[in-house]
Amino acid sequence: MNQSLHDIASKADSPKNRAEEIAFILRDEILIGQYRAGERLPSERDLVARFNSNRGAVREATKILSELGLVSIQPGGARIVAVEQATLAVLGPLLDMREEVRPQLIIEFVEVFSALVALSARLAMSQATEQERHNLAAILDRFDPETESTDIRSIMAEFMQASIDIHNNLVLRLIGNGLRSQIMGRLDQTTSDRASDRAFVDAMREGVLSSNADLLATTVIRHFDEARKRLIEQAEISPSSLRSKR
Amino acid sequence: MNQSLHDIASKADSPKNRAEEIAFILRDEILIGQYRAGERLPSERDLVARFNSNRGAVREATKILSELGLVSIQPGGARIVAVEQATLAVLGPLLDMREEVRPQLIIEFVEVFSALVALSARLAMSQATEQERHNLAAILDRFDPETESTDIRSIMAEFMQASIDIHNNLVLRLIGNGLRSQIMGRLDQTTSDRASDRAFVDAMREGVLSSNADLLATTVIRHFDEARKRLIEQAEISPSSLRSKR
DNA sequence: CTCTACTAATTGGTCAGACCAATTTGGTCT
DNA sequence: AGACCAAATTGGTCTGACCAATTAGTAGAG
Repeated sequence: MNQSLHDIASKADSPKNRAEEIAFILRDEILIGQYRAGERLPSERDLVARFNSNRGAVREATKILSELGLVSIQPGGARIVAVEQATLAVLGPLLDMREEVRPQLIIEFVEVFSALVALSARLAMSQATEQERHNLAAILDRFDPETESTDIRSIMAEFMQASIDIHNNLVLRLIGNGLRSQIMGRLDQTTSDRASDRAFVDAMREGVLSSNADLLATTVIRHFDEARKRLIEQAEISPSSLRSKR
Repeated sequence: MNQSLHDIASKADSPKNRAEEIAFILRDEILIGQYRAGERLPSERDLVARFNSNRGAVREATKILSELGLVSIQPGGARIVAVEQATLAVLGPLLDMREEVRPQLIIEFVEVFSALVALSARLAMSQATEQERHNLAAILDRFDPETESTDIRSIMAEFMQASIDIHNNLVLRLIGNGLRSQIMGRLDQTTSDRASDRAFVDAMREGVLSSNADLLATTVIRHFDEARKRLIEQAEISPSSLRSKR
């Protein structure tokens, strides 16, 4: 283990080989806006020259970009595709690089995440056994407002994961996978009101134990809505002005 | 255009080159369950022999599988990953191949889709201009219960897309992209009650024009819940028994 | 018989160079 | 301007080679 914690934290995606190394560089350049949508990506042979590599590695790299939905490869040339048509996998890099869009992106994530957590909780309640409900409650119990270490966010992530394990909705699970791998670990430690967090967790706990799906969903939505408002305030700009920033 | 409509419809993903051809075959075999999670994928050289190809193409193929989250490539060998850890991109192939899980998968999709449409509508209402709301209503107006051609599902998909264009939530957009490309076009034509569809669309229309986000969201959820119940009845099995089928 | 240590085979990673078919490009002619 | 044609470029395919890391097999020590 010759990799420092800092390296792990700062570079969530360390290339495993030359192809990924090239792919990640190109990906970041595309996300930065260095190439505009519709433009041509440099030819494979040009990329070979630029990266001092070989066509094999370069082709694997462009294959990755193609799979991310960032480029469209066709005989004659590869073209850059608009970020809006890409995969969830671009979210992480986008968070890492585009400092300007970061706050807005986090807000957008919270909006979606809250709806998914609420849905997941609702689905889980519809078929959870007594045992499963207690397990869910146990996760919530792990939240301790006294200690700084227990993060409400990770509790929520774990809660959603556990809910998914119960209702076993594959579509929701796959979306959850994408969001988790892209977002979790890249969020700043936001200063949240521990007391209100406590109240929130308690309300959820009650919803779980009484198997009250509606209460649960409503509680989740409301909490995340408050979190969202806090984020907007932190950004010190109105959401509508942020909206056009991208 | 020398490709018949049937070809397009039946094979949503026609390989563009040898690498994709190989990748799709292996992907399908993995999804079928031919390899179990944790097992080793045949070595690149073995695959070369099997497909009468070369290592370059095979490596590109495995790169695709790796990007799909279906295999984990490491020096020493590539291993199959559980479907549950893959990307949304496996949903389409899964629908095409696993006839047994198809009904359940569609139900799960509807559960998620309804929540996302409701969320999207809610977000759109919070900042739509008069013009934008009229455009949304215009989409709903395109539904005509008399003609068989107008599909309530495509109307919904279009409505969601238009909503996303309004609130411009990138996270939601990317998820929407994934779901659309995987699911749409692979769903059977379900016989739905045109009259109730009409009532549903009308209710949505009213919600849009009066900018009543809550009404809109509730309407959407309720309608999809009915659709979901119909699907469960069609499957002629209870959701809980289906649940363990995968 | 079990466990360890070493060796050999296998595997993925990298690289160079070649040919083909299709697209793109640039120039020419009408 | 526009249509047309030839050349250069580009992605797609293929061969064969070497390296480093992992894995599997084997012999030895306990």
